[in-house]
Amino acid sequence: MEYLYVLLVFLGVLGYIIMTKKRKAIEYYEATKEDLVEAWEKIGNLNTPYEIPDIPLSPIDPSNIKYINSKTQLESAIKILSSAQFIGVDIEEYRENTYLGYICLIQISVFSTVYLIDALSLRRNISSLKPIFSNPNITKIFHGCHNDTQWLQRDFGIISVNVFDTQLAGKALNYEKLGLNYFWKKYCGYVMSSEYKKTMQLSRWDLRPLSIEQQKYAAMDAYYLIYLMGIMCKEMSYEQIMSIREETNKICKKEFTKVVNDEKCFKIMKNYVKNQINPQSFHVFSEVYKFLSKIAEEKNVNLEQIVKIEDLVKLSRAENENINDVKRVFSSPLISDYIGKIENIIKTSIEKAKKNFGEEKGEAKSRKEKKQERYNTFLKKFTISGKVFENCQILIPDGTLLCYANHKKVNWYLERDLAEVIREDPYTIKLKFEPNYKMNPRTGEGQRMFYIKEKKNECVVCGRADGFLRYRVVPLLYRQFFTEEYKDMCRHDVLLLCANCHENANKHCDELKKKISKDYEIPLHNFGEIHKAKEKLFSIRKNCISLNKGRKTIPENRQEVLLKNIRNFIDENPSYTEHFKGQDIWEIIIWLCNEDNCKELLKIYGDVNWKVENYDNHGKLVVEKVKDMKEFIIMWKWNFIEKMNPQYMPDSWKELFHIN
DNA sequence: ACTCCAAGACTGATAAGCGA
DNA sequence: TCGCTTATCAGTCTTGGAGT
Repeated sequence: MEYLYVLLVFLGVLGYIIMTKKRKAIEYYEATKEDLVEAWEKIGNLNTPYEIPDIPLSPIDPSNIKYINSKTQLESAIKILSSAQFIGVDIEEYRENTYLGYICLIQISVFSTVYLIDALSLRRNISSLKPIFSNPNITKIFHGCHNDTQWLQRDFGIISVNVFDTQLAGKALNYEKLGLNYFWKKYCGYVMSSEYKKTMQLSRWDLRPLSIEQQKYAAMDAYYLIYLMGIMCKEMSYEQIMSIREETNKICKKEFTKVVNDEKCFKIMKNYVKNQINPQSFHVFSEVYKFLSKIAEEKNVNLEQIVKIEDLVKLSRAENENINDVKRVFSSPLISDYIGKIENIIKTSIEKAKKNFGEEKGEAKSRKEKKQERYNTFLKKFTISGKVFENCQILIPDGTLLCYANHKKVNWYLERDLAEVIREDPYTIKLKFEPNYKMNPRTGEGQRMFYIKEKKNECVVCGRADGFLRYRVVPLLYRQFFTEEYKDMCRHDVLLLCANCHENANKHCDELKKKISKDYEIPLHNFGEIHKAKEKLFSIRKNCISLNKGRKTIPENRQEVLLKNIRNFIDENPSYTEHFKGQDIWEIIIWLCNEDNCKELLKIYGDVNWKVENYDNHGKLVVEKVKDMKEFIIMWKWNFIEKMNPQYMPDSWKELFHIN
């Protein structure tokens, strides 16, 4: 019994010593810049299709699995590998307890042999594989080369040149599944369940010796790759093969970096925070995270060993309320020396964040400025500089006015010697021929009279003479669905407005759109927005219910938050503001607790149960539903006249004024 | 938060699939 | 489990057009 105990303790201590020794012995041999440049150049020259291996399908012979853990074994393997044209490669990595993770085993298949190269005991010698991997005449076949190539670069500075990827091939061939075991089953008649594969993948590749099972699994991962490449290439077109060439070249060129940037921090934080990430807490988080990453890297431990990321996120989001948690969160002995520094980082980053937060008012100002800026660029972009109507006159041979036109049109006649210039101001030409019947003002149709009205370059509302925008009295939203007949009817409804009046007119336009939406029961917003509105309203309803029920139990500050939520909700939406005008907030809260009331309220967005298949463009649906299109057009015209009270309307609109 | 409209580009959320 | 890529959807942002 005593012996057994001593033995156990001895084994335990031995194991501990071995493990800690090994873990601390992990070394990384980064690629030099020269290595990279050389490899990139070689990869750049790879622009022809792959040679296609042609080997028969044969099951693996266990005696052909060679475990390599001595230098001489490695050297003789390299000799054989150097003469190969194709090699299959797979890598097993272990990443728990280390910052970067590290390669434990490199499996290389060649002909019918698989070498299992122990990347732990031979760690210093692995770089002798470099010539194989950088040799463009040897095609390296991976399954999912993205990770493997990056790891080879990270651990041994090995950059792969001339890589084929069976996973990418599967993608190119449009297979629904891309796992290696799917291809084994499909092409090689070898079956392995996904569950088993997963357990093996996740087994301890860092421990020695590897079990027979592990060795067999590892060998299988590399064994069929060459055969697979051959058979898949035969199914692919030239273009498909070349697309794989391009893709793998791109992947192999990727330089391995271990920089922790804001983007990465953001991604990590996003994993833990479903809702929006507050810029302040993000700042705190990323500062601390970056610092801890450095320490983790120095000590080559997994960051999770230092701190639970979840805790760090919580801590960052709590700002200084929970600063006392620092000691609890950073309890790992690995960073006991740094506690003071970490506290400092948290403090300063919170201060900095607060300062930025305090500047939010300033930011709001700059937002206003930004808005103004945007408006200015809008004006710059869309206002019409110069004259819209050039009002050149075109006369027919007897001297009567045919129409007004722009220089462009006038020049068309002049260039063809169809007219002569009569006056410079106003620029007038006389045609040398009798124009088409329809264009003749004496015999033509009344519609054409439009052309002989001189059009003024001024805002039809206020008379301003610059910075115009064209304004459509009948919004294009509807007009685009009109039949030709009705499009013709509102042909002259494009008016010149100055920017200011244009903005006002648009507001009134929106109001009428809303009214139409209500009258016709066709929502302006699409399903998504209704859905959003619904969710928002019902989350507010929850607040109302809690407030209503828990006036005594909910802490006062929480009650205030809820109340603020509700108030904001009402203030932010003009329709709701209007709806609850003059009501007491508690009256509103009680009203909102009723589900039916909420449903009623949502009707301003249209039918909440709106089915997606019924969804269509608002404008289109309205136009389809309108009974009297003429009336519809006049409604828009009157809406403009009544709301804008234009003082400088063109004569062509006069008829409309007489209706009422 | 947004001033026309429409199309295309871009984005974020989400899910699925795969690797170790 | 985590990290990564990809696809998709729905929404937002950007861009470019604009006549009678």
